[in-house]
Amino acid sequence: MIDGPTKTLPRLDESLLTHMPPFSRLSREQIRQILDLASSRRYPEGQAVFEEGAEAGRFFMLLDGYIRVIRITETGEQIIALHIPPGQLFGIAKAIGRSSYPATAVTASESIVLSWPMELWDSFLSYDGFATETYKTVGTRMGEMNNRIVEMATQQVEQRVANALLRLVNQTGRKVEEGIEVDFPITRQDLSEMTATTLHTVSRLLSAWEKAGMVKSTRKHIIVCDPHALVVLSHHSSKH
Amino acid sequence: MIDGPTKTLPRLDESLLTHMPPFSRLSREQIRQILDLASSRRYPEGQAVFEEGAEAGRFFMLLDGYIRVIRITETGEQIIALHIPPGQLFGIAKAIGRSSYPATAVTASESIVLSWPMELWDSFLSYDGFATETYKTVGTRMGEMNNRIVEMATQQVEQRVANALLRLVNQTGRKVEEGIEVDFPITRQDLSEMTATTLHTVSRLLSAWEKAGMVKSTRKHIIVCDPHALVVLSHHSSKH
DNA sequence: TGCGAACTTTGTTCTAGCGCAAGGTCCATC
DNA sequence: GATGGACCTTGCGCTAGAACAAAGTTCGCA
Repeated sequence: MIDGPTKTLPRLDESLLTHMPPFSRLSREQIRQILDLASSRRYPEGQAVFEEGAEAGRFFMLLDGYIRVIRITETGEQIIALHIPPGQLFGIAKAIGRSSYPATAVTASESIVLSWPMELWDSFLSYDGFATETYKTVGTRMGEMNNRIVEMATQQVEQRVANALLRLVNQTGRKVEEGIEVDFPITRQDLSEMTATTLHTVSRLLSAWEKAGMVKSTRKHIIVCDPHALVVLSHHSSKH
Repeated sequence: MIDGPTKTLPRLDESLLTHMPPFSRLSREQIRQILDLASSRRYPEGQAVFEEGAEAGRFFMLLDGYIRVIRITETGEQIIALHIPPGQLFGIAKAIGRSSYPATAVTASESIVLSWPMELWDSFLSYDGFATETYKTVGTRMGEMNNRIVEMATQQVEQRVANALLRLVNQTGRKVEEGIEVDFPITRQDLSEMTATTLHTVSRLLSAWEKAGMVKSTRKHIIVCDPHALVVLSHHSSKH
């Protein structure tokens, strides 16, 4: 094996973690300890970090890049549950009393990931602020899922896609000349898997929005030029 | 105020809690302590226990009855997120790092509820097994929400309603002569709010299933006679 | 025992958006 | 610099299921 699954890169600097919420209250020494236990690894775009149902042997922190959390049905359909931005823990099955991963994690762009053996989880819980921040993350994700359910139950496709896009630029947007760009490659198909529709419908919507000057898109890149217009759209009557 | 919100009934017996998972590893004395701090209250059917967004002042355990967790959109549509069976904690905002309730809890049938001030939450966490069981509950609910998203994204209305009904009888079913009955009053409207459809469509489906001998239903009561047939239906090709 | 509210059924119409089809464009690789 | 694969666009017809409409049923309560 040329490039093992948990190859440790040399010299992880403490500053990597000092500003990450779960670790922000720890001393330099504590962070040093934690880093010494960590494996770090770079994943190219589109790689699975772990698979749904697999035994949850490690837990992870995303240092750089984006993680896409997906689920696949028996019939092979994919649905995108969540995108995780840098600085967040993921694969924390233990935090919700599970011994296997509840979904698959794939890199949405090239990513750098730290990981630790799950056996260390309980010891991490005793670090000041770690548990609190972790459960806050869990709560936030639960809230997002909840909102998504409400959206899917009450909104039209156009509103859902608008909302999904707004959420993407809010959470992962990067400011560019013409507006705010989604910070990782994203296809029409991806957007459709986030909103329970087809890539065709997403394509039509983006075309229409582009004509209206609200967005600008090229292959795998989407820039939102007029977020406010999208917000208006997304609030535009749930079901007529 | 004749009947305060947290009236303490006399003589709560320890046996009430000894078999509830979050407390099952505790001694009789510990349970006695916990009960002495609890308020107990009976709610008639259809009463709100707490409202979405309200400050999370207390946390709850359902002793008897059923709780329906609902969310309401700006446009007034209701969607039912979850049903909680007896023996479970609910309103545990603190467990997911929140200071307000993320949804409204309403009794689906007459219910008996214990509650404690949220200030006691941290002290409860130190009871053996309490944290573990709590986070298992959180994990289970997250899993359910996740499945629901996948379902809504990939399945037809008929499959979704079949699944919802199966889940109800699995989780809350009561054996009766003709099959298994949902253990609390439930209307077509309720089922439609669980499956993101209309009461009309649910009514048509139930009528069809009744003709096929798979269910039997009267006003506010549904009996599943042939669960297996429903399972078959629910797996019947996601999207043609 | 009669009224009204809550719940249910069933028919008909209408449309959002999916399925299908075909062609266009961009990009990596040899 | 050409070939193939991945991604995107657009048109058209069709259907699942929502919306609308109207009546029937059950039940609590005065």
